Amino acid sequence: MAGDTSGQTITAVERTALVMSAFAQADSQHLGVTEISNNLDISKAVVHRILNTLRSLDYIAVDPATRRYMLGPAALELGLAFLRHVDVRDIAKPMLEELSAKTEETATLSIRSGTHRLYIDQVTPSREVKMTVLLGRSFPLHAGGSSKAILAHLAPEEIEDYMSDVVLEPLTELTITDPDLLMKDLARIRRLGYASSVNERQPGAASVAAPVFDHSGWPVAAISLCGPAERFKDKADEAAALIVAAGRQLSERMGYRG
Amino acid sequence: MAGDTSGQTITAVERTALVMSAFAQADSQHLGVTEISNNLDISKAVVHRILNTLRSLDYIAVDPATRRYMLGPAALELGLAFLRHVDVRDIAKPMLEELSAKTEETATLSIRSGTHRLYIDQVTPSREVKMTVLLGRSFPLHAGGSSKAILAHLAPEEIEDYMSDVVLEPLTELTITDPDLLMKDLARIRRLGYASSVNERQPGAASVAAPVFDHSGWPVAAISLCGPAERFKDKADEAAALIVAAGRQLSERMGYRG
DNA sequence: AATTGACGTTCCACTAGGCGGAACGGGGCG
DNA sequence: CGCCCCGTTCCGCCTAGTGGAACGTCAATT
Repeated sequence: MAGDTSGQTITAVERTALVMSAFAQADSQHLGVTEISNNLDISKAVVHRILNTLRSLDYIAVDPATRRYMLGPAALELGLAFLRHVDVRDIAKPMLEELSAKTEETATLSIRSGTHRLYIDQVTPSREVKMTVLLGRSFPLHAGGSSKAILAHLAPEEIEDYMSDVVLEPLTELTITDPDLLMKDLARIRRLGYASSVNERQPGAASVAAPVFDHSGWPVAAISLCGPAERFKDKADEAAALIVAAGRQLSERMGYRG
Repeated sequence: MAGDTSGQTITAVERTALVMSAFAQADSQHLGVTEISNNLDISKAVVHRILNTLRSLDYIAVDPATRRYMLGPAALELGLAFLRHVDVRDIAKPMLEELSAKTEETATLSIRSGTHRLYIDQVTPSREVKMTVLLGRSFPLHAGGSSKAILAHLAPEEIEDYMSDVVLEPLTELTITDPDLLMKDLARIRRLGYASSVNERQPGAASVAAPVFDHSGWPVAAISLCGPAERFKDKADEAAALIVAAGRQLSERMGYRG
């Protein structure tokens, strides 16, 4: 579904984008030339030239001692510029705070990015045991409450494309990897208006999530409540009601006319 | 600092980076092909191909109605990944080593934690007489070079709050405990760009320290050089110059745009 | 309605520039 | 001391990017 091949493209640019995404998705901050070269199947010479070019413009920084590469300040600038222009986050902030205060659990906001979705904000409660998500970390659209809430409301063709193009890789033992089961779950999510997940994305974590629609009716984001699985299950119903209301309100504020 | 032309580069990649930076620095979120083409002096055809390629990987999004381009979610992913990966300690390590090697004294790194600051790393020289700080030990923000470097660059209200809420307890005979004197010292620190301390926190010890700012401009850490007071005073000037440069470089690497 | 202009997009022949296999240099480990 | 692996550069082949020009579309203007 992502990566439309319409129109003219430049392979060097595509490779550049892939290299940068490798950094965005890597767990460690450092990546080496050979490592990237192997993962993306691009020759070492090219990877090096790309990194060297990006370095000269501060998108990539290099540790002179280890000769390994990492993201540079310009990458941050790009992200902050995006945030400056996106208003879901501003609108959602007070709602996240209210949700978190009412339930004493963590409230999160994610946006879709192609076949993935990433956390862009969270509000955590003041308690010792609580969930904290990694902002900026991206997850596939089939794993976790927020992911499924978005996936369930895509166009039917898009869902089919996703099912056929993407391998439903398990993130935990309980991630749904069977397409039929996932389809049934998505139908249930559409019927109920929210998605729930227990241990699907993260062991020990449970969540409920509602989709957020933009003015043209597409699910561009998801808002969720999550917490440690054992104590969350007792208030899942209350949380579900809250999250559905929040999702609706947020969609309206984004210009959605349901 | 920027735009080193050393090594091999790829013009297409360089142009890509320039196009993305154009979005990062633009006031409005939308940019058109011609607009970018003119500003960067790149042919329209090329700009279009670059945008089209980036779009296929979600770095750029296009508004189908107006046919204008804007940053996509992948750009955010990049920025948040930077923040996720940015670890003062990792980045500072080689700098601490260089500082210590050049001066043959101890280089330290502290981070702020509320009304205190604590050592999180150090590199000591290979000499018999040297300073060693206790990692993890916390000290109030008014005592010692690193403390004062941070305190001096907090928001004015925060400084006032600190002065009124916290009793300026002496750690040594020379700890500054008079609010007025401390305020004067903080002003001097801001003017010079570094803080110095002799016997304020630890008898027999002297230090110079510079603040480290994060991407949003707050002093989150301090980097310092310290040693036995008698021999340190001779090289205080040299150390000060080094520490100011190091603090600046470290801040930059944390995403600070001074 | 017709016209103009500005815009995004595509075309096409040319050749500049990127490509990648191979070689080089150096740092770390056993 | 020798080995291995990594980042980096070299160089000749040839693909793939380039950009001027042409095209289609829309909105504003006449």
